[in-house]
Amino acid sequence: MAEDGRERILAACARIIASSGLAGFRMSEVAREAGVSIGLLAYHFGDRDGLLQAALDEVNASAARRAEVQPDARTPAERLAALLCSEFGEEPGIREGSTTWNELRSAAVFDAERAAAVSRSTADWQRRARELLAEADPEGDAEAGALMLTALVEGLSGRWLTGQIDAARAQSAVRAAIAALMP
Amino acid sequence: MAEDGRERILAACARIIASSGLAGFRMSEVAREAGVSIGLLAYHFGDRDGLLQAALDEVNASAARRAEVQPDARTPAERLAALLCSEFGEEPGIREGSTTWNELRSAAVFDAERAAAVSRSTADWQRRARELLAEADPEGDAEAGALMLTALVEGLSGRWLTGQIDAARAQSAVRAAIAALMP
DNA sequence: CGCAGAACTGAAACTATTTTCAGGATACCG
DNA sequence: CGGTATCCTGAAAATAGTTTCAGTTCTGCG
Repeated sequence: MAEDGRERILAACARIIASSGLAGFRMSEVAREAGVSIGLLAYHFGDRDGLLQAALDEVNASAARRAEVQPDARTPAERLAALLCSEFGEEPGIREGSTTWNELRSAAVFDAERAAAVSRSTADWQRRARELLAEADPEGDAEAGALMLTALVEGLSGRWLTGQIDAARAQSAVRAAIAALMP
Repeated sequence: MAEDGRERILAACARIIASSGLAGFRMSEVAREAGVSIGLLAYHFGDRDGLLQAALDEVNASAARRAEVQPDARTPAERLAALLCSEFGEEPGIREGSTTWNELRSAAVFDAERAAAVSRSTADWQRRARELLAEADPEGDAEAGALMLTALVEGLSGRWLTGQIDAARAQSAVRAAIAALMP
């Protein structure tokens, strides 16, 4: 944590959004979490909107970075399962990341600009799923399958985050769906 | 619209939540939309929390009512498709209903009480899907299939509400998923 | 009618949160 | 060093939103 103020603040924003949601995003909370004064937030980001914007851009960017790492599984189908199942799990950081995405998606409903950013990231992720799916099953309709699987993951993610199912159940549902797509 | 104040207010809450989300839920907006004074909100519901609670209970209840109507399609598979696809569409009210549910689900992540209410409604809906699926395909694992289909619908609903896909695409994805489950 | 109780109003008081700002500390450079 | 640009602080002012309440209107009933 030898970052400078700006980075400390963005990291604090990510933690606050993951733990309290966008509804609980208070500048005073962010400042406290980052260990800086409120004034510094304004100094670096102008106002609340600028701060939120920067924080969400950062979330988007780091999600994109994460999506680029190749899962080192053997078959394309297994790599696909790994890509999709990485949204669930009890490892540290996973729930936080999923929670944040959930917030972003939900905020996008009422904000065209955020919707555009979410769309872009989602499209990237879905494209990767489509490529793996096409490798695994060159016969099937990879485009439709990728939409189905990624949307399914988003739905399951909501169920998991609200305690309706556990991570293992979500993962097995994803694997079952992949299996169902390849006869 | 010859309702009394209380009902007018709850109806206004539903419209406000559907059009601005929980984040945009202002008592002054609700009062304006309902055509009553702010004081009346307090008179009937105590405080903001009481109002929101009542509004969300109402949303839950009307969703449950809606889920009970039997789609009059011929085969079980078609009734299942009708049940699930009724979440999407350009008919009036559908988008509003989906938007509200989306908000509720997202709020449930940070609120155990709301999570419980959402869980109950979701479980009902999923149970109906499971019954239809079991009818349509007595061989398959209806429990897992129903989870998959309902979670898929929730995911697709988010995509639709954020403008990433249109209602027709969402519906065809649902039908394709149903088909994939029945070999 | 005249009264009592329920429904209702709107502005003032209060609370929560963001924005501004005058200035203090720190780092960098000639 | 001394100067200056950048980073940073925290409290005061401004803003947004909720809660309270004293009083008005309506409604049903004897």
